[in-house]
Amino acid sequence: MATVSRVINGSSRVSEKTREKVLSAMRTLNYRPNSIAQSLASNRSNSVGILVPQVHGPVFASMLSEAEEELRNAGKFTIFATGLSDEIKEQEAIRFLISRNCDALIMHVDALTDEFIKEQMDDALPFLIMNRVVPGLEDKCISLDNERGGFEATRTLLEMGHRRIAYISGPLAWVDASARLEGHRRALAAYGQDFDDRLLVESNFKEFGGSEAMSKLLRRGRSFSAVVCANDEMAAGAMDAIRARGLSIPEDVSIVGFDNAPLSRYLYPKLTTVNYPIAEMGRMAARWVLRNVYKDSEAEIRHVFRPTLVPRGSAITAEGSRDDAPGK
Amino acid sequence: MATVSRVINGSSRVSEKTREKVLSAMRTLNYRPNSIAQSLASNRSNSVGILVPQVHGPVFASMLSEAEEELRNAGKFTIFATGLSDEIKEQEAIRFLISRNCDALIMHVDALTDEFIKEQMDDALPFLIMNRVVPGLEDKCISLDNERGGFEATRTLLEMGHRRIAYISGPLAWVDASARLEGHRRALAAYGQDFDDRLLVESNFKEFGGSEAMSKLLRRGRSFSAVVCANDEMAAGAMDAIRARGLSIPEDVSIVGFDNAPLSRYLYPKLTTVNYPIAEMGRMAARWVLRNVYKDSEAEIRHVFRPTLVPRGSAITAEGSRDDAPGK
DNA sequence: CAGTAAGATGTAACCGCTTTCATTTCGATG
DNA sequence: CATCGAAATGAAAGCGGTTACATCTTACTG
Repeated sequence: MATVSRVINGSSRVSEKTREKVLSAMRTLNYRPNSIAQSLASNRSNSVGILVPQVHGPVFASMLSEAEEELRNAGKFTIFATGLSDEIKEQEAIRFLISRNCDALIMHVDALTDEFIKEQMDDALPFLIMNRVVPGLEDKCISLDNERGGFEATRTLLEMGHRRIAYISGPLAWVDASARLEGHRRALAAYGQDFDDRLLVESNFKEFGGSEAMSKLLRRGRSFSAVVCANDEMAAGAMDAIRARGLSIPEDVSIVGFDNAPLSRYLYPKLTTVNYPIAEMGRMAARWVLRNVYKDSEAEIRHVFRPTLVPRGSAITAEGSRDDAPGK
Repeated sequence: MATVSRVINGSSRVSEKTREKVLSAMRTLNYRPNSIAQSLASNRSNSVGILVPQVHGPVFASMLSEAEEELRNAGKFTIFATGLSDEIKEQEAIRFLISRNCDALIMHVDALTDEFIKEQMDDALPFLIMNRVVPGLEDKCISLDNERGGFEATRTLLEMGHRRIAYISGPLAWVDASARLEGHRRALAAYGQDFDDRLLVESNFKEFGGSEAMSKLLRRGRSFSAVVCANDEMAAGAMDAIRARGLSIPEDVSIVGFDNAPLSRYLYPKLTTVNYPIAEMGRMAARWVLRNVYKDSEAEIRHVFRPTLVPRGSAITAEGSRDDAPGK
């Protein structure tokens, strides 16, 4: 028995002869190790928990599937749960995953506080935070350089000649939303433009919120020839609102989104947006676990990813635009 | 020990007094049962495997998350894997899930043959097939009435006065694709219309395929005022191709999709389509497992779900349409 | 109050593996 | 060929529960 265990795990030296004998016996008996028993004895469950707000969000699905594939290739099981961006549910989900003795946790949590993460999680098991930076735990975080993304979005419009650029933000209490806005402001400053409060609306990262925010902007009567939306869903809503006003995209208003979610390719015109390399980030998360928990990989870990602009049809040069931008 | 086990599992009678004592001891010791050890001893892993082609597909994500939520509420773990619609990979994924001693398997498989399922799976563990009917295993299948969906799509257009209706199909080797087409033909027949081969193109359920198929239809020069696409992705592609030809939707061509995938709401105009109640179906799958494997639910199981039309902006009455349908 | 059966609790084997430690085998050396 | 150390193998104790079975309590009964 001990020898069989050794050849299965390659844990210790076994002579070539007996290794062959064991393997062939395994074959003829069609033996499959009981992975639960392995887990119990080795105190390794070989499974990693992934917690996401939802599965169908624009971003989570590909993160999940990329991570799962990478883990499965290494023989690890992926157990997932959804936290629904609710603090209580996220805590419950974490407990649930821990209760299955996951070897590690990859989590994208919106509602949990930094304090909870720092204080409650630390001893429990190795974990990784996605798309968020918790101060003091930078080496356990994989995130996007949101500030740079915001900068790129606005810079692109500025280079196209736009000067009056509106901005529809996500909830500014969320760090990613405020970082994106920060980037926007930096771009304006870099091009010598003043930031105008009346061209900013804070919304909720949802489609309908984007639509409402755009209506509000249009009602304010402050002219603008382009708008940056802090995510693609709000951009979709904003596009509806622009059209409802009888304006057209991109002739009257250029629009840039953020995320490069699948939906952005389906909008009409196709949305110019900032790519969120979420698939790579999911893969990287899996590698982090493989490396740091299972000592199974030598992969270099990158913690901060760089967003890049994806030019499509929804933004054109200011000269190409009509002269009657909203509110003029 | 035995008594503790009994109060945890409620498996046998325990006096109220000792039950209380055990529970309070559990509380003060902050005791959490080791779920792996439970699994080994009870020969129940309390986890169910879900196999989907991909996570980000239009349909799988919500199926996954609904099923997971239902299972988690019952204290069961969800392990998932992706099969990528590849026969070998699907088999590997199944083996992988079985190797973790899943108590049941919920699988959406495209590439696996009926024979494999009937012969290889039967003894291994309880399983459920999603979105597909395997002859002889109807009670282990949860599926959509695709024929009816195809019928509804075409009937809607017929009632709007359309007579020449093109059809872009999925791969006819797949049963769901051919059932949808069958429904289309039945609707035509019910309204006394002949089926015209030249208005049918078989494609691949993908966006680009839809776009190519539409180009082909337009090149054929056979007139039509409306088109049914066997899924929303192809509809998205078709819409691009229609516009590339300088035609507009729905004025020149009405279009109806199938699936009611998230993307359908983002298209412009928003896509009239047939709803695929995949979230409910995922939930139902979880209930099936809870009931049949864990004896934990009394839920009535529905095996065949009914698609319904979701009217949106991409299809209008024939009278509202321009008179110059393509090819006229 | 002894007798009894149902109900509550305790005992210990077992689930299928890993791992430590002891034992055996083997090859090289003097 | 005896000796020795390293390498290979074997034995057995867990891992943390479940559960069949044995034993002990209880509450009734006659």
